[in-house]
Amino acid sequence: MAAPLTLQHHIKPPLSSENPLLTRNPTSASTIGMIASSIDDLNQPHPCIVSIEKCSNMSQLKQIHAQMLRTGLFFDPFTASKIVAFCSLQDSGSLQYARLVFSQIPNPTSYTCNSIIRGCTDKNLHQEALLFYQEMMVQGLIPDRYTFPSLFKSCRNSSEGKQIHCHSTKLGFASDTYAQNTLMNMYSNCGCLVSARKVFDKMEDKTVVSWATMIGAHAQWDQPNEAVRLFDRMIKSENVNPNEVTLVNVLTACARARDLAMVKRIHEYIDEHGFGRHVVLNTVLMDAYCKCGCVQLARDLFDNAQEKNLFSWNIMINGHVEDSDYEEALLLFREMQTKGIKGDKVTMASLLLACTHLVALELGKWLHAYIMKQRIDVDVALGTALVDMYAKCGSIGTAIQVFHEMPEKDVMTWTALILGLAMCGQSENALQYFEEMHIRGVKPDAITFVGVLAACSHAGFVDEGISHFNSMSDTYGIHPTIEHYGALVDILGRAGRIAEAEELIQSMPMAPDRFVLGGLLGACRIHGNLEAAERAAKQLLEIDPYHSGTYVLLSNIYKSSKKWEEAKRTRELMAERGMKKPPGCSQIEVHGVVHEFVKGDSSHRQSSEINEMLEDMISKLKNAGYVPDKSEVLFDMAEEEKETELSLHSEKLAIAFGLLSTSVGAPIRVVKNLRICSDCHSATKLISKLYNREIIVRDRNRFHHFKDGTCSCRGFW
DNA sequence: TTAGGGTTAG
Repeated sequence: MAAPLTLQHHIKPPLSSENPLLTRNPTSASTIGMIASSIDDLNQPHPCIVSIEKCSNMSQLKQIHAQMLRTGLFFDPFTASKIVAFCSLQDSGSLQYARLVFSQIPNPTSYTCNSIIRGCTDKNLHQEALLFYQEMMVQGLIPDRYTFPSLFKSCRNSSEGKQIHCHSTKLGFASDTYAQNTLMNMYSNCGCLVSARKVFDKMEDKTVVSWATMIGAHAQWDQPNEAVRLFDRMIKSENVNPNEVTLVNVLTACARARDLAMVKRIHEYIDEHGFGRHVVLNTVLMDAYCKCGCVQLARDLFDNAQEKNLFSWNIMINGHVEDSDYEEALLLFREMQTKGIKGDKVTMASLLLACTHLVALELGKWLHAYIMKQRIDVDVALGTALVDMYAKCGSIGTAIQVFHEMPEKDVMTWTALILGLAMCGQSENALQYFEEMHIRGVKPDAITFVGVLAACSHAGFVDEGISHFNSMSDTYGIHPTIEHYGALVDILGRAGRIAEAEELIQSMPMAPDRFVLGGLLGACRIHGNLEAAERAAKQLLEIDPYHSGTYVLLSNIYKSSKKWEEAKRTRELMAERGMKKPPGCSQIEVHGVVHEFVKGDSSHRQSSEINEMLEDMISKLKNAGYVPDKSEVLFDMAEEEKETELSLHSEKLAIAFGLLSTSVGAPIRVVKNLRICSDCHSATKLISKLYNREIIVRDRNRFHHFKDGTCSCRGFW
């Protein structure tokens, strides 16, 4: 057996020069004779070729290569090409070795070149694939129709793509079906849907792959209806039978168009034509049902599926999260765990989103630990989900820490942090990160500005708010949406510039919604502007006569202005229309269990202890000079009754429970479904000081971080 | 005096 190849055999010859192996070891007549006789005699693949096909690693291949060099068989282009093909295309191969061997082949064929190009493409070495093609051209090697599919796959932009497209046309290979299929795909991936469609329309021999590719391209570029039209044309006019990929692509289009009827039609087709066991198809069908809002239909498919993989679990978990059924999503993950199936970064991102919505910080922390323990790859999306979860669960310090640990951040990561900081009352910090984002060259989007404007609103930064709002369209070309207008109305209104806020609403390019007008009404309450309040409320009641918040707010405004009759009438109108103020409800998570309290709740099994703590709280508060703020209590109550009513608010019950069931010094975290009332707000400030506890209350709008007698909201909420 | 290699999907 010959020794393995040494380095001197690997010296790459200069381009277009004579092959050094050939000049140093001219092929002898006897070697040629031996090759000829071996092929003629056996009339079957040479043993060396058979051996190459059986190779399982590079060490074995190198031995065969050496043998071939000794016998001279290497100088037969066909046999040598097999060595290159193995090194280029097999997982255990080596592209580098393939390139070295290639440089020593006296007369490489297009087959050999194609193997190397495909090897580069398969390994995502796209630039190398194109450079190798260039090298081929320089050396005068002629491509063939097999060359272009891999080359088109390696084109990363339309400029490269057009050049290769031109080449293929000049060389006469652009009409090959395989080349055209990859060409369409290339144009679509480079964002040139029109070019892709031109190729498709001109194709003479459209195969099922051509149709699938074009349908997929329309689905990808948000033309789902065209994708579905093409599918119908394919089966009805052209009599082409779809395969699994066609069905996957058309389902993707249906899901994007939220076309439930079409999804059901495809589902029937799948069942009728026996595609039902195809795993990819089933997962896409589940996804399509979820996107059309039929989570139960997806779940039926999931539960009855004979084969499930991680995609199936992820789609179903995400489906439940999108359906706001967070508990069911978490239950599915538990089921995964009992079955010993590990989640991946996609599973984790969905579950973290569920935690964010549930404000379940403890569970979120557990998932973070799970991600670290299982060494799950934290990519930008998962990192952003972690930042978002920590920020929206009130753990802004950890959110900042995770943010800084992320090696790569995108606009969504920055936005999650800015929104989180704004929610937590760290407005200056939020605006600093926005500045930093600009310095780093990350372009903000519409959602980033929701965070920026929220930060300005919560801190009372009026001029900055107006300036940022104007910069949206002036500097970034982003058209403000109703959400941005709402934020600016809020900023102006809180600053007492009610007339300007009203003018802004008048000048908006869209009709105001209940959030915009609600913001105005809230501002009117703060500044006691009764006239503007009545105008806003009138409009609000026209838009949404069944929103109880409007009546409550208006009635409170009347009360503050001592207009008792009007206040009473507003409440009566609310009752006449069959509406009640939704009950306030507060949650607190202690040792992984969520405890829920409504106003005056005595259903908790530790109710008597909670009441004792509540009495202790109230007496300590009174000793410290606390006077209950009765402005937001029903007006037809006796004064003592009002005090009792206030002391039984759900957030006070939850705080009392938190004080007695968590260890000394531990922060208390409460989530409330409504806006925190002004009495609870001032009481909690004092409680944080009297009991030396950080208390974090997340209400409907934002976080209130109470510490040492103050709140992070600084009165803006 | 040829052979063999290339396309679409969650």
